[in-house]
Amino acid sequence: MKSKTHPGGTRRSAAKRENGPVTLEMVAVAAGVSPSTVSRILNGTAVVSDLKKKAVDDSIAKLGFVPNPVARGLAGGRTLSVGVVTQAIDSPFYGAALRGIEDELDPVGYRSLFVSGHWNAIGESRCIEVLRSRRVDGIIVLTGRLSDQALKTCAKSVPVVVTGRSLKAPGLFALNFDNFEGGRLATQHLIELGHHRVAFIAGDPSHPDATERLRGYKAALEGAGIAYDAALVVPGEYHEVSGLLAVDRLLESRQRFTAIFAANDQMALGAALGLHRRSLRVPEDVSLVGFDDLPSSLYAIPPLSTVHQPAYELGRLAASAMLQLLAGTRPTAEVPAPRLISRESSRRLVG
Amino acid sequence: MKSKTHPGGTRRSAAKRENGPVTLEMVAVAAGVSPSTVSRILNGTAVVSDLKKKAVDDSIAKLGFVPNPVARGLAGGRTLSVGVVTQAIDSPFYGAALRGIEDELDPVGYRSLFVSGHWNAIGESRCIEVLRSRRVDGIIVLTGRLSDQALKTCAKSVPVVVTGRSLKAPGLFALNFDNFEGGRLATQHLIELGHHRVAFIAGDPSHPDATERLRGYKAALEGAGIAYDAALVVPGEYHEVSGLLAVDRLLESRQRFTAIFAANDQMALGAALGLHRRSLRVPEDVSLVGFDDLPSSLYAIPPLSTVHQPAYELGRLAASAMLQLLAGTRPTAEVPAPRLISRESSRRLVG
DNA sequence: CTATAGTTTGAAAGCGCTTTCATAAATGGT
DNA sequence: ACCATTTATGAAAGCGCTTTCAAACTATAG
Repeated sequence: MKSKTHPGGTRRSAAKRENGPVTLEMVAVAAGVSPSTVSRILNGTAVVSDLKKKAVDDSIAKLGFVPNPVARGLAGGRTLSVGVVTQAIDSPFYGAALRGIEDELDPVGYRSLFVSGHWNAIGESRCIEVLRSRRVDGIIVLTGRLSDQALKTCAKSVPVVVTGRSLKAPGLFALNFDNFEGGRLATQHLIELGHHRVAFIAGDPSHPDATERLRGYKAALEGAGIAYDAALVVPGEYHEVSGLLAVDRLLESRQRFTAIFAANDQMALGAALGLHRRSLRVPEDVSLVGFDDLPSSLYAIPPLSTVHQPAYELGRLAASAMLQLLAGTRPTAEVPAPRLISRESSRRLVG
Repeated sequence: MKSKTHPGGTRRSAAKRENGPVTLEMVAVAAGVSPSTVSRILNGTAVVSDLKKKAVDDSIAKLGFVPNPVARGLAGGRTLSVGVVTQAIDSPFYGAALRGIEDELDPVGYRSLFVSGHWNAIGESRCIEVLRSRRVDGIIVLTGRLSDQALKTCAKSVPVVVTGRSLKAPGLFALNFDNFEGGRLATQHLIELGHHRVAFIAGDPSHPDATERLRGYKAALEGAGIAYDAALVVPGEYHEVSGLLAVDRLLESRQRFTAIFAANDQMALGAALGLHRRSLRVPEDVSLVGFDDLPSSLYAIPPLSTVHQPAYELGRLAASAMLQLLAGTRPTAEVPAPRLISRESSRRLVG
């Protein structure tokens, strides 16, 4: 009845445990220094005498010690992981970006945590919450529907890199692809091939990407002195079916056109099928140009002319910008300019 | 100079901190109980009086407390995350499986950590190491090249679900798709359409999937009393180019054939392009059947007949099996049987 | 009523690491 | 040589949670 304090001894003494993962403490013992010193060497937080540094490095190597990221995270340090908010983990377009991120982060020991926002702002903010509870060191948001404001707020507590918009805020870096120029390029390409009646399958107007591409389309028309005809632009939703449906509508409207520019490859592919169903040949009867340059577009029949979007590089750039943000330097990434890949789905208008 | 112990007070007292995430301790204070009790309620680890339970539940709701998974992980509890070893984050085939996993895990609060093995055993074992250092509660391995032994060993320390092989071990659950039957089905389909000379574009023979599909091809031939002709099977590597190349080889070998069965859709799509380049029409001149039923196969021109592989369901099943493993019950998942999707790339042989 | 077994609850240790804070050692100025 | 600085290093607290252990109650029996 006298002792108030817990009498039980250490649940397990580090020195005793033979098996299981090697801990920092074991390294410290082996090197004859304190855990603090080991930690300092690991993080380069302070100067340590070369002698001890060597001893520690040796024991780390000998024991095969690997710091436990979970413990690190808890102790307030880094978790060595960056969260990535994507829209769908199986999107053919974002897939490449994810791989880019992975490839960039992996070599420096960072891990990426992918979560899917499912194309809506609520989903995305849930993702961000999850990531924060996971204590990620930074968050990369691929495009997304989140408001600029939400992003800025988020950036206050954790570095954020966002693609698909231009935005400037502390702790926030935006990488924007020039969708306008891409749209212009695609349309111009068709015009240069002699097409004057170019239909446009648009994307969701609530998406800046989509509206920019439309703007590019109009600009190219204007540049060539062709009047913009609203009857030639039909709405789509960025997936194959909507491309197919768009072609149906276009054909039923009895509008004359010799070429189609679709705001993304998925719709272009759907459109190609729609044309095929109506026995219209690409490119003999209708030229077709897409946008994104999906891997599968190269193997479409015929291979699709499209605006190359450097998804993989974009991923790498975003990740490397994140790394710079994390290191406290100002990111300097530059997104490559859009370029048109002319394949076999577009050809000079004859007759 | 007398005190040996650190005199500094608490670095921050829980009661004081207004901002930042709500901690379990804050809940405890608010409910007038000890942290232990809160933890017990959270985990259902012990019986707690209804009175206190109510008080705690209320404060949790009021404060909007969300347990910190990182701390949980450290304290030896669960991390509420399962690791997924995939081959490439941007694979069109695995993408669907990943989404299935995500969809199954998300509602119950589990998070998935995707890492790419890049198609080799070394990469995969590195992945597993990463995941373990991240303290995931379980690991799902999608197909992979890892040895059965390695998997079994891994399963000793953490529950494992693996797809693409049949294997039995404690803590290990395997989900295998019937590739043999799939291969048989595809070939039989072509035979039933009157094709007697069916070429086969094989996959990497080091991959059990691929050899099983080949076995199915042979079985169907045999079942129809057609002699197996080695000259009609050409190697491929599961990607588009290899399908295209395979067609070239086939054509150059001057073998007669009226149909092609490709061991996966990507090669089938490549093959389709190869045929197109040689001005051979699908299905008028050559019928074509693939395997996997990728999303893009539905929009190929013509839409590809193929063996549907339920990648999405497979992901869900794997995840749900993992959940069962985690709960200590024996998983009961059953992979759906293969079925052939007949689309427009295959047709009855005329003449 | 007291001894005994059962329950509920709280105190405190510990997960593996980071980070103050303090001390011991080294440096330097005069 | 002496005190004020400036390093290098270690002790220990703490991140937010789980879990053991023992104390505080209850209920049961003798």
